[in-house]
Amino acid sequence: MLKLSKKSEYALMAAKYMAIKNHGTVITAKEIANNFNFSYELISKVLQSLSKNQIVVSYKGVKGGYILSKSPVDIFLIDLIRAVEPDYQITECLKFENRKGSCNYKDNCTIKDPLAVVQQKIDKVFYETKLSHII
Amino acid sequence: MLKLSKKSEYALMAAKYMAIKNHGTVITAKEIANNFNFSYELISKVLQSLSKNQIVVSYKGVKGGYILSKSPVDIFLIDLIRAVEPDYQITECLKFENRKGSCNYKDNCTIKDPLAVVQQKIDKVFYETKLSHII
DNA sequence: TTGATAACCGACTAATTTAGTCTTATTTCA
DNA sequence: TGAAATAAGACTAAATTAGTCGGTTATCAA
Repeated sequence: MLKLSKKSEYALMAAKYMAIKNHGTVITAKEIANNFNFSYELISKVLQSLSKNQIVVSYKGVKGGYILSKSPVDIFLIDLIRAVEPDYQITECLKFENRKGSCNYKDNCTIKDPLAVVQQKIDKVFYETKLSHII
Repeated sequence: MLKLSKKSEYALMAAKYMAIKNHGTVITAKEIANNFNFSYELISKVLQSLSKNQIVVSYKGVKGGYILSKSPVDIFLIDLIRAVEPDYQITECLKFENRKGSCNYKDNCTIKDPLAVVQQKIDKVFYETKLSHII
Protein backbone atom coordinates (compact mmCIF):
# COMPACT_ATOMS: atom_id res chain seq x y z
CA MET A 1 0.00 0.00 0.00
CA LEU A 2 3.07 2.13 -0.45
CA LYS A 3 3.28 3.04 3.20
CA LEU A 4 6.37 3.88 5.19
CA SER A 5 7.02 1.52 8.06
CA LYS A 6 6.90 2.66 11.64
CA LYS A 7 10.65 2.17 11.72
CA SER A 8 11.03 4.83 9.05
CA GLU A 9 8.85 7.20 11.01
CA TYR A 10 10.83 6.50 14.16
CA ALA A 11 14.07 7.09 12.28
CA LEU A 12 12.87 10.40 10.96
CA MET A 13 11.54 11.67 14.25
CA ALA A 14 14.61 10.52 16.13
CA ALA A 15 16.95 12.14 13.62
CA LYS A 16 15.00 15.36 13.75
CA TYR A 17 15.04 15.31 17.54
CA MET A 18 18.78 14.81 17.57
CA ALA A 19 19.33 17.52 15.01
CA ILE A 20 17.40 20.03 17.05
CA LYS A 21 18.56 19.09 20.51
CA ASN A 22 22.13 18.12 19.86
CA HIS A 23 24.63 20.55 21.37
CA GLY A 24 27.55 18.22 21.56
CA THR A 25 26.00 15.86 24.05
CA VAL A 26 24.91 12.37 23.23
CA ILE A 27 21.26 11.41 23.28
CA THR A 28 20.09 8.06 24.59
CA ALA A 29 17.52 5.71 23.17
CA LYS A 30 15.71 6.01 26.47
CA GLU A 31 15.41 9.77 26.17
CA ILE A 32 13.89 9.47 22.73
CA ALA A 33 11.58 6.67 23.79
CA ASN A 34 10.34 8.73 26.70
CA ASN A 35 10.01 11.90 24.71
CA PHE A 36 7.86 10.37 22.00
CA ASN A 37 6.35 7.45 23.87
CA PHE A 38 8.07 5.02 21.56
CA SER A 39 8.75 1.43 22.45
CA TYR A 40 12.26 1.51 23.90
CA GLU A 41 13.25 -1.74 22.21
CA LEU A 42 12.06 -0.62 18.79
CA ILE A 43 13.66 2.79 18.82
CA SER A 44 16.83 1.10 20.07
CA LYS A 45 16.84 -1.12 17.03
CA VAL A 46 16.20 1.81 14.76
CA LEU A 47 19.08 3.76 16.27
CA GLN A 48 21.31 0.72 15.92
CA SER A 49 20.44 0.58 12.24
CA LEU A 50 21.25 4.25 11.87
CA SER A 51 24.53 3.59 13.60
CA LYS A 52 25.40 0.71 11.29
CA ASN A 53 24.73 3.02 8.39
CA GLN A 54 26.94 5.77 9.74
CA ILE A 55 24.11 8.22 10.14
CA VAL A 56 24.71 8.41 13.85
CA VAL A 57 27.71 7.56 15.97
CA SER A 58 27.09 5.46 19.04
CA TYR A 59 28.84 5.39 22.37
CA LYS A 60 28.45 2.48 24.70
CA GLY A 61 28.51 2.50 28.44
CA VAL A 62 27.25 4.68 31.22
CA LYS A 63 27.53 8.04 29.52
CA GLY A 64 26.79 6.52 26.17
CA GLY A 65 24.19 7.36 23.58
CA TYR A 66 23.95 8.59 20.04
CA ILE A 67 24.90 11.68 18.14
CA LEU A 68 24.34 12.59 14.48
CA SER A 69 27.45 11.86 12.48
CA LYS A 70 26.97 14.75 10.08
CA SER A 71 25.11 17.96 9.53
CA PRO A 72 21.38 17.75 8.73
CA VAL A 73 22.11 19.23 5.30
CA ASP A 74 24.11 16.13 4.53
CA ILE A 75 21.54 13.60 5.68
CA PHE A 76 19.08 12.53 3.03
CA LEU A 77 15.70 11.03 3.61
CA ILE A 78 16.67 8.07 1.46
CA ASP A 79 19.58 7.31 3.79
CA LEU A 80 17.28 7.22 6.79
CA ILE A 81 14.77 5.01 5.05
CA ARG A 82 17.31 2.64 3.58
CA ALA A 83 19.01 2.29 6.93
CA VAL A 84 15.92 0.81 8.52
CA GLU A 85 14.35 -0.69 5.39
CA PRO A 86 17.27 -2.10 3.42
CA ASP A 87 15.25 -3.39 0.52
CA TYR A 88 12.59 -0.81 0.01
CA GLN A 89 11.40 -1.04 -3.60
CA ILE A 90 7.97 -0.62 -5.11
CA THR A 91 8.12 -4.16 -6.48
CA GLU A 92 9.76 -7.41 -5.61
CA CYS A 93 11.64 -7.71 -8.86
CA LEU A 94 13.45 -4.40 -8.46
CA LYS A 95 15.13 -5.47 -5.26
CA PHE A 96 18.87 -5.50 -5.27
CA GLU A 97 19.47 -9.18 -4.69
CA ASN A 98 17.08 -10.08 -7.47
CA ARG A 99 18.97 -11.22 -10.50
CA LYS A 100 16.14 -12.72 -12.57
CA GLY A 101 14.90 -15.48 -10.26
CA SER A 102 12.08 -14.25 -8.19
CA CYS A 103 9.86 -12.08 -10.35
CA ASN A 104 6.26 -12.94 -9.61
CA TYR A 105 5.42 -13.14 -13.28
CA LYS A 106 8.53 -14.67 -14.79
CA ASP A 107 8.60 -14.41 -18.55
CA ASN A 108 5.19 -12.84 -18.58
CA CYS A 109 6.10 -9.65 -16.76
CA THR A 110 5.22 -6.64 -18.85
CA ILE A 111 5.84 -3.90 -16.35
CA LYS A 112 9.32 -4.25 -14.95
CA ASP A 113 11.03 -1.62 -17.06
CA PRO A 114 8.39 1.09 -16.68
CA LEU A 115 8.27 0.46 -12.94
CA ALA A 116 12.03 0.79 -12.74
CA VAL A 117 11.62 4.30 -14.13
CA VAL A 118 8.96 5.06 -11.54
CA GLN A 119 11.23 3.70 -8.85
CA GLN A 120 14.03 6.01 -9.92
CA LYS A 121 11.72 8.99 -9.70
CA ILE A 122 10.60 8.01 -6.22
CA ASP A 123 14.20 7.54 -5.16
CA LYS A 124 14.85 11.03 -6.45
CA VAL A 125 12.12 12.42 -4.20
CA PHE A 126 13.77 10.82 -1.20
CA TYR A 127 17.18 12.00 -2.32
CA GLU A 128 16.17 15.60 -2.66
CA THR A 129 14.61 15.72 0.79
CA LYS A 130 17.18 16.39 3.46
CA LEU A 131 16.91 16.23 7.21
CA SER A 132 17.49 19.97 7.23
CA HIS A 133 14.29 20.43 5.22
CA ILE A 134 12.32 18.64 7.86
CA ILE A 135 13.50 20.58 10.88
CA MET B 1 8.22 -0.98 3.03
CA LEU B 2 6.82 1.27 0.35
CA LYS B 3 5.86 -1.58 -1.92
CA LEU B 4 3.03 -1.69 -4.41
CA SER B 5 0.47 -4.36 -3.68
CA LYS B 6 -0.06 -7.26 -6.00
CA LYS B 7 -3.42 -5.73 -6.85
CA SER B 8 -1.66 -2.70 -8.25
CA GLU B 9 0.60 -4.88 -10.33
CA TYR B 10 -2.38 -6.86 -11.58
CA ALA B 11 -4.17 -3.63 -12.42
CA LEU B 12 -1.22 -2.35 -14.38
CA MET B 13 -0.63 -5.53 -16.31
CA ALA B 14 -4.32 -6.00 -17.04
CA ALA B 15 -4.68 -2.43 -18.24
CA LYS B 16 -1.64 -2.76 -20.44
CA TYR B 17 -2.94 -6.02 -21.85
CA MET B 18 -6.28 -4.45 -22.66
CA ALA B 19 -4.65 -1.41 -24.19
CA ILE B 20 -2.58 -3.54 -26.52
CA LYS B 21 -5.11 -6.17 -27.40
CA ASN B 22 -8.28 -4.18 -27.49
CA HIS B 23 -9.72 -3.85 -30.98
CA GLY B 24 -13.27 -3.14 -29.97
CA THR B 25 -13.89 -6.49 -28.39
CA VAL B 26 -14.33 -7.04 -24.70
CA ILE B 27 -11.76 -8.97 -22.70
CA THR B 28 -12.74 -11.33 -19.93
CA ALA B 29 -11.22 -11.79 -16.51
CA LYS B 30 -10.68 -15.40 -17.44
CA GLU B 31 -8.60 -14.49 -20.47
CA ILE B 32 -6.35 -12.26 -18.41
CA ALA B 33 -6.07 -14.82 -15.62
CA ASN B 34 -5.06 -17.49 -18.13
CA ASN B 35 -2.68 -15.25 -19.99
CA PHE B 36 -0.71 -14.19 -16.94
CA ASN B 37 -1.42 -17.10 -14.63
CA PHE B 38 -3.19 -14.82 -12.22
CA SER B 39 -5.66 -16.03 -9.66
CA TYR B 40 -9.01 -15.66 -11.41
CA GLU B 41 -10.75 -14.42 -8.29
CA LEU B 42 -8.14 -11.78 -7.57
CA ILE B 43 -7.94 -10.38 -11.05
CA SER B 44 -11.73 -10.36 -11.09
CA LYS B 45 -11.78 -8.19 -8.03
CA VAL B 46 -9.17 -5.91 -9.49
CA LEU B 47 -11.17 -5.50 -12.69
CA GLN B 48 -14.28 -4.82 -10.66
CA SER B 49 -12.42 -2.06 -8.85
CA LEU B 50 -11.28 -0.60 -12.15
CA SER B 51 -14.86 -0.73 -13.30
CA LYS B 52 -16.14 1.07 -10.22
CA ASN B 53 -13.58 3.75 -10.89
CA GLN B 54 -14.60 4.16 -14.52
CA ILE B 55 -11.27 3.04 -15.86
CA VAL B 56 -12.89 0.14 -17.64
CA VAL B 57 -16.46 -0.49 -18.69
CA SER B 58 -17.90 -3.87 -17.83
CA TYR B 59 -20.48 -5.97 -19.62
CA LYS B 60 -22.23 -8.79 -17.84
CA GLY B 61 -23.52 -11.99 -19.28
CA VAL B 62 -22.36 -14.51 -21.79
CA LYS B 63 -20.55 -12.21 -24.19
CA GLY B 64 -19.52 -9.96 -21.37
CA GLY B 65 -16.14 -8.73 -20.27
CA TYR B 66 -14.19 -5.52 -19.88
CA ILE B 67 -12.95 -2.80 -22.13
CA LEU B 68 -10.89 0.29 -21.36
CA SER B 69 -13.14 3.30 -20.99
CA LYS B 70 -10.63 5.75 -22.41
CA SER B 71 -7.46 6.06 -24.37
CA PRO B 72 -4.20 5.00 -22.70
CA VAL B 73 -2.99 8.60 -22.90
CA ASP B 74 -5.81 9.54 -20.56
CA ILE B 75 -5.22 6.85 -17.97
CA PHE B 76 -2.80 7.79 -15.24
CA LEU B 77 -0.89 5.42 -13.06
CA ILE B 78 -2.33 7.11 -10.01
CA ASP B 79 -5.86 6.27 -11.18
CA LEU B 80 -5.00 2.62 -11.50
CA ILE B 81 -3.34 2.50 -8.10
CA ARG B 82 -6.05 4.45 -6.33
CA ALA B 83 -8.72 2.25 -7.86
CA VAL B 84 -7.36 -0.84 -6.17
CA GLU B 85 -5.73 0.83 -3.17
CA PRO B 86 -8.13 3.58 -2.18
CA ASP B 87 -6.10 4.88 0.73
CA TYR B 88 -2.54 4.64 -0.44
CA GLN B 89 -0.51 7.16 1.55
CA ILE B 90 3.02 6.98 2.89
CA THR B 91 1.72 7.49 6.43
CA GLU B 92 -1.41 6.82 8.37
CA CYS B 93 -2.03 10.43 9.26
CA LEU B 94 -2.14 11.61 5.65
CA LYS B 95 -5.07 9.41 4.80
CA PHE B 96 -8.17 11.14 3.63
CA GLU B 97 -10.56 10.13 6.36
CA ASN B 98 -8.09 11.24 9.00
CA ARG B 99 -9.19 14.47 10.56
CA LYS B 100 -6.89 14.62 13.60
CA GLY B 101 -7.86 11.44 15.45
CA SER B 102 -5.61 8.64 14.50
CA CYS B 103 -2.09 9.98 14.23
CA ASN B 104 0.28 7.51 15.84
CA TYR B 105 2.09 10.27 17.68
CA LYS B 106 -0.70 12.66 18.58
CA ASP B 107 0.60 16.02 19.78
CA ASN B 108 4.15 14.80 19.52
CA CYS B 109 4.24 14.30 15.77
CA THR B 110 7.03 16.32 14.26
CA ILE B 111 6.96 15.03 10.73
CA LYS B 112 3.46 15.33 9.35
CA ASP B 113 3.95 18.49 7.31
CA PRO B 114 7.24 17.51 5.69
CA LEU B 115 5.84 14.10 4.85
CA ALA B 116 2.81 15.72 3.27
CA VAL B 117 5.21 17.45 0.90
CA VAL B 118 6.91 14.17 0.12
CA GLN B 119 3.52 12.59 -0.49
CA GLN B 120 2.63 15.27 -2.99
CA LYS B 121 5.84 14.66 -4.88
CA ILE B 122 5.16 10.94 -5.01
CA ASP B 123 1.62 11.58 -6.20
CA LYS B 124 3.13 13.72 -8.92
CA VAL B 125 5.28 10.82 -10.10
CA PHE B 126 2.20 8.65 -10.42
CA TYR B 127 0.29 11.43 -12.11
CA GLU B 128 2.89 12.01 -14.76
CA THR B 129 3.09 8.34 -15.70
CA LYS B 130 0.39 7.34 -18.14
CA LEU B 131 -0.69 3.94 -19.33
CA SER B 132 0.53 4.96 -22.76
CA HIS B 133 4.06 5.33 -21.37
CA ILE B 134 3.99 1.78 -20.17
CA ILE B 135 2.93 0.11 -23.36
C1' DT C 1 36.92 -3.82 41.00
C1' DT C 2 32.34 -3.76 40.89
C1' DG C 3 27.68 -2.00 40.05
C1' DA C 4 24.96 0.73 37.11
C1' DT C 5 23.90 2.19 32.57
C1' DA C 6 23.69 2.08 27.82
C1' DA C 7 24.50 0.10 23.18
C1' DC C 8 24.25 -4.39 20.65
C1' DC C 9 22.21 -8.59 18.90
C1' DG C 10 19.28 -12.40 17.80
C1' DA C 11 15.37 -15.19 18.58
C1' DC C 12 10.77 -15.16 19.45
C1' DT C 13 5.62 -13.71 19.66
C1' DA C 14 1.73 -10.81 18.51
C1' DA C 15 -0.69 -7.92 15.53
C1' DT C 16 -1.79 -6.21 11.20
C1' DT C 17 -2.07 -6.31 6.37
C1' DT C 18 -2.28 -8.57 2.07
C1' DA C 19 -3.34 -12.41 -0.78
C1' DG C 20 -6.27 -15.78 -1.98
C1' DT C 21 -10.61 -18.72 -1.69
C1' DC C 22 -15.44 -19.73 -1.48
C1' DT C 23 -20.24 -18.93 -2.01
C1' DT C 24 -24.04 -16.84 -3.87
C1' DA C 25 -26.46 -13.46 -6.71
C1' DT C 26 -27.34 -11.08 -11.00
C1' DT C 27 -27.19 -10.28 -15.91
C1' DT C 28 -27.17 -11.60 -20.68
C1' DC C 29 -27.03 -14.35 -24.69
C1' DA C 30 -28.41 -18.13 -27.63
C1' DT D 1 -33.64 -22.23 -19.63
C1' DG D 2 -28.77 -23.23 -19.21
C1' DA D 3 -24.21 -21.52 -19.72
C1' DA D 4 -21.02 -17.86 -19.12
C1' DA D 5 -19.84 -13.74 -17.40
C1' DT D 6 -19.63 -9.82 -13.86
C1' DA D 7 -20.63 -8.43 -8.82
C1' DA D 8 -20.13 -8.69 -4.03
C1' DG D 9 -19.18 -10.10 0.54
C1' DA D 10 -17.55 -13.23 3.97
C1' DC D 11 -14.01 -16.01 5.18
C1' DT D 12 -9.15 -18.24 5.54
C1' DA D 13 -4.22 -18.38 4.80
C1' DA D 14 0.10 -16.29 4.21
C1' DA D 15 3.28 -12.73 4.68
C1' DT D 16 4.92 -8.68 6.74
C1' DT D 17 5.52 -5.54 10.42
C1' DA D 18 5.56 -4.35 15.17
C1' DG D 19 6.82 -5.37 19.48
C1' DT D 20 9.01 -8.27 23.32
C1' DC D 21 12.47 -10.78 25.75
C1' DG D 22 16.94 -12.47 27.25
C1' DG D 23 21.44 -12.10 27.20
C1' DT D 24 26.17 -9.81 25.89
C1' DT D 25 29.58 -6.20 25.76
C1' DA D 26 31.50 -1.73 26.80
C1' DT D 27 32.20 2.25 29.77
C1' DC D 28 32.06 5.13 33.62
C1' DA D 29 32.41 6.29 38.39
C1' DA D 30 32.21 5.26 43.21
